[in-house]
Amino acid sequence: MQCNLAWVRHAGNVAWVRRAAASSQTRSVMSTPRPQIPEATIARLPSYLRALVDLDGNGVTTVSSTELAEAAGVQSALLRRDLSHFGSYGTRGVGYEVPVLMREIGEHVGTGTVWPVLVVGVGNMGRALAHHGASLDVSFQVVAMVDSNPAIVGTTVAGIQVRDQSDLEAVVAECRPRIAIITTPPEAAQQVCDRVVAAGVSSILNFAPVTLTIPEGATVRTVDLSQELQILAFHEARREPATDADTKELVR
Amino acid sequence: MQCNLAWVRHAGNVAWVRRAAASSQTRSVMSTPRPQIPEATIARLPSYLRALVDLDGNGVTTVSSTELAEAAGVQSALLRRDLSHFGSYGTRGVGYEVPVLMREIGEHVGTGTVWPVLVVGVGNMGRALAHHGASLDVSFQVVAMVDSNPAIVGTTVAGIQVRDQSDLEAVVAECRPRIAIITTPPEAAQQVCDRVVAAGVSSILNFAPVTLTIPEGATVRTVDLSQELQILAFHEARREPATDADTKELVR
DNA sequence: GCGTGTGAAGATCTTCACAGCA
DNA sequence: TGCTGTGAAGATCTTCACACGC
Repeated sequence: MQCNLAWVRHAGNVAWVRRAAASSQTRSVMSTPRPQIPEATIARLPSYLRALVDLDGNGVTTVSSTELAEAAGVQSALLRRDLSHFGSYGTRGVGYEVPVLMREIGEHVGTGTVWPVLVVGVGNMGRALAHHGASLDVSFQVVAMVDSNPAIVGTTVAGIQVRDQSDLEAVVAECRPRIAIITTPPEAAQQVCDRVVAAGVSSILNFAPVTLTIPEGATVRTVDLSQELQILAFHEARREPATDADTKELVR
Repeated sequence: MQCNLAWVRHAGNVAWVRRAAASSQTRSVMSTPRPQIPEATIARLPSYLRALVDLDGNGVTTVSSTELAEAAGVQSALLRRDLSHFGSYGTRGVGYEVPVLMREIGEHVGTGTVWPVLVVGVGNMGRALAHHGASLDVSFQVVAMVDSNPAIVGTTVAGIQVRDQSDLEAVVAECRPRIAIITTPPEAAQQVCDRVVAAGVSSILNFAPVTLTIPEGATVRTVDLSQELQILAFHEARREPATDADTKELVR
């Protein structure tokens, strides 16, 4: 019942810059005609925002594309191209006003909104994420947690009482999370994902080591420790392949 | 001193398929002339491997590109293109032999090797990763952990005694990790990264919310919860922007 | 002058479609 | 016949380089 969030209506003003963008969409279900932002650009916005927040915290009020790009670890031309998708926020010969750009990007990635988040699966990772989410970022608030283990259901983690996974639909209906984080074992992940999406959550952050299938219209991002390590190992093996072809055995 | 790994030399045989691949490398420091594998392909290998392991576990011995691609969530043509970078492992008219392909990809991403991993920063996330790494994946073994907090140094996490961060270089020299996972607060991450790289670790998995700068030749991959959530929020806001322009206030 | 915003070129990545082989 | 492996085409993403406007 208690979902840790009260809603206070505000005068929200997201200014969408219209722009020509026709993409070869096969299926057109009459969606809102907004500027088509490249996925690659979207993925970099958080880095830009972070760099801007840092600059702002240091009292910097103006920044050039070169400086900001360096802070975000990209080329300046790429930064300018990315920003251009949203409109013109810079001044030629000068640069960007930090607070202006910060607010602009912030609106796009949801700063100024507190996004209610559901955590499914309260293992080590789920717990860590709950604490992390509860402390570090004001834009995202864990409002509910569920687990299938009776020993965990009912306990309080990061100030939230863990509910039973069989009540998943009820919890979603009550707390109306916009984002779900899945940290279940891999076997359960797809089923949980299906249920969560069916219940109306269309954004999923998946920490389970499986490839999730979702219906058209929903978004999944998967973060997979093993896969990240394997990608690093691939590069590492190419740097020093000889020693790595060895096999090592554990002591304990 | 004790680093939880003993080394047993084996007859390692990584079969590198030579292939013509000239890329516009500006700097050529006489590196080994190996086939240039696209980064996008590398990032998908772990998914393919996982799907293959699943199939193998289910007793499946042969798989077509269509089936394997579906399991990995990609188009079949893309899978075939990806695999073609490493050579021909399929049989026309039949498909791929699961064990053969599994072993092949496995060798590239380091299966068959136990990669020693160092964890820097033993907070909630570091602990969760240590347990995760210690349990789920046999290819990666946390061999050492360090932290700067005196209250944490000396404690045992996932069977490993946490060492002092000031001994970082000594720990690296003793345990020779090939990969370092950074889970420090953001302020400390860059400095830790520099020290770890200077000590000879060239692969970094960064969980700290900062853009790390590393020297040429090293690899960093950053996993950032807040950024992932912001990317989801971006998409979510475009699905239902009206309600999201509101601001919510926390109850507790 | 200086730095943004952007056409045009280039690089990379994905898909198409089919030749080639079991 | 059926499925792989791959040229060629297409889509997407990045960089170049410079016109434009403060």
